Amino acid sequence: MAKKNKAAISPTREQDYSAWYQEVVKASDMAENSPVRGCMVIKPWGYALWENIVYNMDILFKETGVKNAYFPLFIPLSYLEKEAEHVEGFAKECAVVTHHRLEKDGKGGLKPAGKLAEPLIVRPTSETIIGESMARWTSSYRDLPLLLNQWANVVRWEMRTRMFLRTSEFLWQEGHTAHATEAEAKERTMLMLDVYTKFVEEYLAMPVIRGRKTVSERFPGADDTICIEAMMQDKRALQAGTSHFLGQNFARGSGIKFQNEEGEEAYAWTTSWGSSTRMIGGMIMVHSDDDGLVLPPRVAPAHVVILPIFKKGEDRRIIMESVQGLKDVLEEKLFHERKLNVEIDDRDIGGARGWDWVKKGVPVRIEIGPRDIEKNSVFMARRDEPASQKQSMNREAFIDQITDILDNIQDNIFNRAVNHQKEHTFEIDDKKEFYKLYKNTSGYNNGAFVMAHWCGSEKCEEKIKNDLSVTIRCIPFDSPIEEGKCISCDSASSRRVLFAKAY
RNA sequence: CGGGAUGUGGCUCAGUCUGGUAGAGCACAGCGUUCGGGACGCUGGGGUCGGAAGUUCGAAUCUUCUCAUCCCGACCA
Repeated sequence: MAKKNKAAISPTREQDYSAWYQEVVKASDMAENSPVRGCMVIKPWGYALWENIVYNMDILFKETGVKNAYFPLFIPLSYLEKEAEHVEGFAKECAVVTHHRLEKDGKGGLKPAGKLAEPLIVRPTSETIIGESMARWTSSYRDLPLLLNQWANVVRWEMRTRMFLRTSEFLWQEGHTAHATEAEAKERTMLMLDVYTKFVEEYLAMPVIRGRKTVSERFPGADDTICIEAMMQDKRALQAGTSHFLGQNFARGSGIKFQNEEGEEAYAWTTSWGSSTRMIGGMIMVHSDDDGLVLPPRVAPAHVVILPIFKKGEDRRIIMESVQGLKDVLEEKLFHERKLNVEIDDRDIGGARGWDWVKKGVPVRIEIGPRDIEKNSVFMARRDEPASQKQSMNREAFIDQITDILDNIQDNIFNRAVNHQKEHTFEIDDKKEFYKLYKNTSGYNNGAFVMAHWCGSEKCEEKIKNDLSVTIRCIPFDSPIEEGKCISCDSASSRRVLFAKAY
């Protein structure tokens, strides 16, 4: 029978954070592990969420003049060699295609045949192959800027994987732009970070810290990498998007040249920027609770689920008509320019039905039974509140207020995340205190965000990383210039940087 | 690539030490009673025990080899 106060997800966050995470993914029916090492199957509920992310982000990109295109999955091995640091950064995680045919091996199996003259790699990112096209498309300053984006899958052969957070194959978008001037390219780098910030905060309801990566954390081959970092509930940091100013490094490697207004030949200035299905992992870890997934309404695959309640001897038809009627009315309403999506679940599986939708994270659950039909009411529960807190509402009032309720949920989970981040962000000036905070922290309370002074040397950065597995997530744009001493070596420092354990 | 562990219905696992021909819970299907905080009863379907070879009258169980996965390192946006 009913087990009161039992969490729907086991273990809870405090008991075992990473097992809780895997369980939320499974219980929400978003994704599952596949037989292929390190790869996952994204199920309809998870993919619908991704489609909403793609749809909304794509609009924001296009508003800045970016156009979509598509480039090959395979990249000739020699292309990767065009930018020295780039090779260094990605060589170790590339899947390589060496053959193009299978033959019978005589033992009932198949063996590769038809060796390729030049091996192909499966793209880990596409700077080099897109650079090749850009080089051919650019001959005059009038051809610039080139503002391209592609939605694609990439492969990075990671040693250890976790669903959504790090998988060997993942879905993402990668933007690539080429400009005539350095200033314009830098401006674009920042503009795209603004887009990411807007999307992640307003749609995924995840507050982020914006800043610049240190040299050692930079994208391989970039002159500058800027990023947004979010705090998960276990206090670790997750990068939710990055934007790179590539200088002329890739332009030189790929030969992206043009004649400027003075008639001189010049190399273009390029940028690239990306965000992936990893954002979904972040979204899960920021909002979900011990009852499962909590979806931000603005990207939820369904906004409302209606559960008809049947009583013995009652006419099911009357209830189903009422339920269908409510769905029809709701689906005519717009929530941020998107029609409301309403599910009806009339499965005959008892109370487990309601919990299914709690675990799937649907923002609003509605129960309609004989009593509601009599009273012209609905029984409403919000996913951002405890599962027990249901309230009766007048049916018309509910229809009237639903979009406000959804906005309210969106704001509520965002504010909750803002507060969580504030509560676990500290300024620390004492080395002992810094080490004490990070030493022996794990699981649900895995450190904190610490704003501390750093002298700028890679040595200090490296030492802290080795001692504590803590890295400089970024040098926040808004960290003020102030006198201080490096948390590691005591040398003079002019500003604080953001330290955290990272995913 | 080093260290450790595990492979038994869809899932989680028992059975392995001490060989005797396959089990449980959950899930699934049918029927009935149910349904506003996680339902119950009855019936039923589904496994050549990761693979190969060996020992034996007989192998999930013992031996050897092999494959795969997971964990800890190393690595890593």
